[in-house]
Amino acid sequence: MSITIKDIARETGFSVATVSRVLSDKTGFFSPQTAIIVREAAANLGYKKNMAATELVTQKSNVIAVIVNSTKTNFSDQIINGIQKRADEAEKRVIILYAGDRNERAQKIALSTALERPILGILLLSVDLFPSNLDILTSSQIPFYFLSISFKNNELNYISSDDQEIGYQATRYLLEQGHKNIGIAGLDITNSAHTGVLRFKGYQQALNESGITFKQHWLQTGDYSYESGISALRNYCLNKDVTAVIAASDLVGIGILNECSHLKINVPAELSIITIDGTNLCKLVRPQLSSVTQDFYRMGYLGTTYLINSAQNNAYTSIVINQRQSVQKISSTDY
Amino acid sequence: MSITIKDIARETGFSVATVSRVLSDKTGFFSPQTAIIVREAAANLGYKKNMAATELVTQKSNVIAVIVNSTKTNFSDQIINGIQKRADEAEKRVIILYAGDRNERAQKIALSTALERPILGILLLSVDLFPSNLDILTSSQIPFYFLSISFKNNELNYISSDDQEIGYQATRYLLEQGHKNIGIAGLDITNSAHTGVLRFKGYQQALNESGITFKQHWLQTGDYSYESGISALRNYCLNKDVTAVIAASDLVGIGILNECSHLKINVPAELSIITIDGTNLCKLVRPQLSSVTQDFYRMGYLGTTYLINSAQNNAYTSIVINQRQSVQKISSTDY
DNA sequence: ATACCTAGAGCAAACGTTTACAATAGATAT
DNA sequence: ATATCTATTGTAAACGTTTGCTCTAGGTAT
Repeated sequence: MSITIKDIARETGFSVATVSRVLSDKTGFFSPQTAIIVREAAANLGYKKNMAATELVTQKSNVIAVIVNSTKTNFSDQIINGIQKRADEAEKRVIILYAGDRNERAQKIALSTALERPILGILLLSVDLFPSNLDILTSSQIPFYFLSISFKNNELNYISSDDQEIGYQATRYLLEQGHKNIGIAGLDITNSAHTGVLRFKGYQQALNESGITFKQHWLQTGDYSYESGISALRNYCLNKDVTAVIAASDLVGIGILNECSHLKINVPAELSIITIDGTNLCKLVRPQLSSVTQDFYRMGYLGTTYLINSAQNNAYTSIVINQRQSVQKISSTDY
Repeated sequence: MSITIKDIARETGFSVATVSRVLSDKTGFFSPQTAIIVREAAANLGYKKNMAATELVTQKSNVIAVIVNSTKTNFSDQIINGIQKRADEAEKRVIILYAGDRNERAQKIALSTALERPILGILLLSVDLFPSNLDILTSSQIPFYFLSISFKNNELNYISSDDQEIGYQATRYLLEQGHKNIGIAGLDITNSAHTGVLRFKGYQQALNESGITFKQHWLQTGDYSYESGISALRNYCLNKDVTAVIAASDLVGIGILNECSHLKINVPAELSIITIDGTNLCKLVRPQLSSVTQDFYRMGYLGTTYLINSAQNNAYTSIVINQRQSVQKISSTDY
């Protein structure tokens, strides 16, 4: 049984009300000396506030629940740092819940864990909620925002990159380097969150603008994984026409890169690679991967800001192209 | 204002006590029909239990708080998976709290966030607590275990690898491959948790057993980071005698590897590398890094088991050597 | 002297649950 | 018919806070 406000009241001779007011800094409701006495007693007794009780009576909370996929998305750290920073500035606390790997049950557990206690709101980190779980969430009245995922309709709040713009910019960049046969690999174009279809759309748009006709095998779908990269590269080898490829994630990029090394294909001399995400992984491999880099930190920061201010808007965070070592210019005469 | 047990009581005509009993499955205290009626009403109204209230009265909780460093330790995912698995089996919930990057204040905030509500216990993931914060924790009466960190004395509970054994095994392995001049890089030998000094001790032990005299420059201290690896390699180049090096972490190993590539040193032909940890990163780079691999998943699983059963013991998890591509045998004639 | 204000403090209700205890009704045993 | 048991339900206290309201004593304005 731990120390409560009552113990302090008994110890100091004041009422619980007074003690409570001192300890929660309701300035103007107690004299300075009282405050000193109470605070000292609290410190001596090793008092620790019971938030469950506080939240029960105030009906509000200062904790933000962040739900993440356990699938190593390797950029979630950056988002979480942004969240943490903003939360800290606003004196909010954050707890993180794992929602498993696209697992309906695990998602539900994470959701319940969050929903079953008073919380400020929920941030979903690139978790693609099952419909049943989305229902639970929407009917809960708790504000929530999706991060790093966007939606077709604007019923759901999200903060992410503009995925179509990502596809477009990546393609433009490669075109500017003289590439004409450009692959796009590792992305999912059936996903309900439609990240993949948007990126593909941007890619096609850029191709069209340059008068290039898309060839079906240039698109190698996948699930943003390392393995997707490997199998994509193998398929490209069948036609041997692409000179550059857009990887749907850093892991896909590394998969492609490593399979190239395996097959003795020189990057970037024989194949240029640009990846989407731009996490630290790009700088860990050799050659370093050029990337269209997303501002994950800002996604977290902004999402948290919106949540705190209960702003009901969506937003895109900026993207930028980082030139490293995996893309090479080719002159048209090379063809 | 959300739906409470009272609303269900009013709706169904039963007392709150009965409703509570049905909803928390106190079998034997209600009739089957009552149960049906109550459950249906709960579902219809969209009832969601308020855990803050429950925890307040029962004085216990089914949530485990996990405190992690925000410093990308890239193996914490594995530990968390182990925790999550075990917690799930025992119907416990887990929340994760970020403790910043060796930041006293951030640690304290994370700790308070955990301590200020009813929780089952705390798991600390390779977080080296500041003394002041350790005080807070110990005086809280809440059970806690350190994961992936060990201590000299056995006052504190921990589950980790046997770091001395890691150092010993890594060195033995290299010796068996014919190496005699073996460096050890990127580890911290001042750290209070003394992971580094133990690994170094194991290393020296193996050296001694083989009758090799340790040279001071073979030890390149650091902070387990990528940068530590880079600067270690540069220092080794000053003497040009080491033929193999033990990297204190996968990131250190990659730092060494990349600096080798920068300086045109061939791995493993000219320099062998074995890293400690053995996370996925080892398989992402070329050549793939051989490693002494820790069983992080099991650390999490076991730690959680101990916490749940309030077993007051320490434990070491097993290690294993994974041969990949970064270590080469050298014949003694090479010298 | 009277009326009014203010600072500081206490009283008690409320938040949403759980649970010991009491109550009731029917069933069983004698 | 009486005593005893059992299954089901209700009553009310308790958990640790916060906060509207009340109270008192001293101060200020008239």
